[in-house]
Amino acid sequence: MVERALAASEAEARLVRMLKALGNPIRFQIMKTLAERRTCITQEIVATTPLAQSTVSQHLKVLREAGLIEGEISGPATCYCIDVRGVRWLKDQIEQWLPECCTSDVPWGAFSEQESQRQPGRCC
Amino acid sequence: MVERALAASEAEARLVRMLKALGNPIRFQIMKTLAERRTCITQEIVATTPLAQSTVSQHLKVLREAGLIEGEISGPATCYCIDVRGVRWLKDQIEQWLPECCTSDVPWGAFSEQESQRQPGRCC
DNA sequence: CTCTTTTATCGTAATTTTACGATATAAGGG
DNA sequence: CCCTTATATCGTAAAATTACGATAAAAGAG
Repeated sequence: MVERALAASEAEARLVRMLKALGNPIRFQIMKTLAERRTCITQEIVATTPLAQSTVSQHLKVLREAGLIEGEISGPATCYCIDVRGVRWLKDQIEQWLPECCTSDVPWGAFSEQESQRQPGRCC
Repeated sequence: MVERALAASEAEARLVRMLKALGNPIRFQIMKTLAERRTCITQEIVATTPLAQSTVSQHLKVLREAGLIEGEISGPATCYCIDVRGVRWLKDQIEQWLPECCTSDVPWGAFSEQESQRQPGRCC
């Protein structure tokens, strides 16, 4: 079970990494731009921001390392697009984790392996 | 349309705020704990972490201000639970934004108001 | 009223993130 | 080969985040 726990926490780490990457206004905007235009070279993305090229390149690196975008070298430029598999995975994770705590009657135990010893509805 | 644009960017700011709040391992774990136990007082959450009480209190504040959890004063303690409406809203936003860039043929224009002047599939 | 329990907030130090300019690399045109 | 274009990376400064201990406030027990 250690491997499963490790795998779970690796997935969780990846999920948190993605959430953190998206939790920045500039990077979120870059994702929107890429979603709208499907593909952009770095300079085009730079043009949509008030930031320096090097700063945007850094943000692109964060998004790339989080598995949210892909970059393909195209001549002297790099062509970026959304990492569809990564975003799908993220969406699946969000759907898997978050609804479980919001769907009324279903016990929330599935949200974690640990067993809760509290009866529901104590306060709040 | 200014109000709509403002409202949209306010919603976006809220969404980014939520993503940022979740994009921290400790805070993500707190959400998991609350989902599993449904309600916790601060001290119980502190006990699940290696951190000082004041630090956890700070993280709870971030989650609260992001609209992800609710705190209700209960005697000398504060009882926390997940803000179901907030989490539902987050999930709706994620479903609304992210899938649009991943569902194959559908044009991605709906992802943003701006009009793209690029034909799809130039690279990547 | 005094003491205990439980929190939130304040002040502060350490770490991380964010941003910039400068620079090195890579590709292609002339 | 030289020049332009496009990018990533490096070094560094400023800002934000994260963490801690100390402290103040609030509620209840004795």
